[in-house]
Amino acid sequence: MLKQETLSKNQKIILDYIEKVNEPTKAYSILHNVQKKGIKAPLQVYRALDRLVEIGKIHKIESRNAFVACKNSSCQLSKATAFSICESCEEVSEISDNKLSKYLKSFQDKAGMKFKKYNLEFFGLCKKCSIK
Amino acid sequence: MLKQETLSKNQKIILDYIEKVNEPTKAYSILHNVQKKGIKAPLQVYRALDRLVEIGKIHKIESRNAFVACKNSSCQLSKATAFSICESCEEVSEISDNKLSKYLKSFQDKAGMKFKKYNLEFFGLCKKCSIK
DNA sequence: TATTTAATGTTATATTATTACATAGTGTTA
DNA sequence: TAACACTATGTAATAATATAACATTAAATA
Repeated sequence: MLKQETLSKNQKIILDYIEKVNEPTKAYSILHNVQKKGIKAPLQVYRALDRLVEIGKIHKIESRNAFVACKNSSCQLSKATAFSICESCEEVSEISDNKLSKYLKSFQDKAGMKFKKYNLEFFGLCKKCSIK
Repeated sequence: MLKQETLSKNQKIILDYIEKVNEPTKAYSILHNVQKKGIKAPLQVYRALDRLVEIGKIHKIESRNAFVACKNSSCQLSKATAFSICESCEEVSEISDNKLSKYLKSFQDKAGMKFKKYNLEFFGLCKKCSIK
């Protein structure tokens, strides 16, 4: 059994919650909401989050210290992530654009660094918020 | 006098320090190191950092909660930033690649969102660390 | 079975960042 | 100059985010 395919009890609880809320969620908000399921301490949340990020089930939105479920089958291992973030309503969407990911995966640094991973965050106003 | 061109006392102290160390530096490390210059509280540091980021003198490396001086004349307003980060030695370099920034600046989201800004962080091993 | 690896539970604490409120300087304009 | 707005400052307290350290349990593997 591959470790990527089996989630532990806490990992399941936390992934379920993140998938349910369906928007970027913060660690302590997760903690607060899963306490009824027996999760009592921040570390229990952070450990599960680390693991879930590692196996690509969720992503961390670095600029917001928040976590979202992955909806993109092409980033199974969380190696190539891109998001659009509305600076007004804070709506976040995962971008899945083959051309973009192909371009970035093959990007060559001038210093000859070998990349394993990238994270891209776009900021602006979503459609709704630009009308206002 | 444009506000971008005049730095206040605290802003100068903090920018000087960040430029001097020449690598990503954390807020509380800055605080510690500028205390002899009369800066006593976290907030004095964070306020200066916010302003310096806003005017593009420094950038925040989101995945590391650290700040670096901008070395790239083309991102004056901090709207388009890209970094390479070595996961072993934590060396960070700002990437300035016209093709890349052109490509990303003109990237069109499928949801029709209008982007004002982006931040891209590549992760991998730098040359030195890949040899080890 | 013995051993290793992954996960858990718990307490305490470290690190990062902001709120709230009072004060001072600087430029504008009436 | 006086009144005003705006930016920056100083200070204390606290909120929010994240990890260290240690003991224990469960699962996978040799």
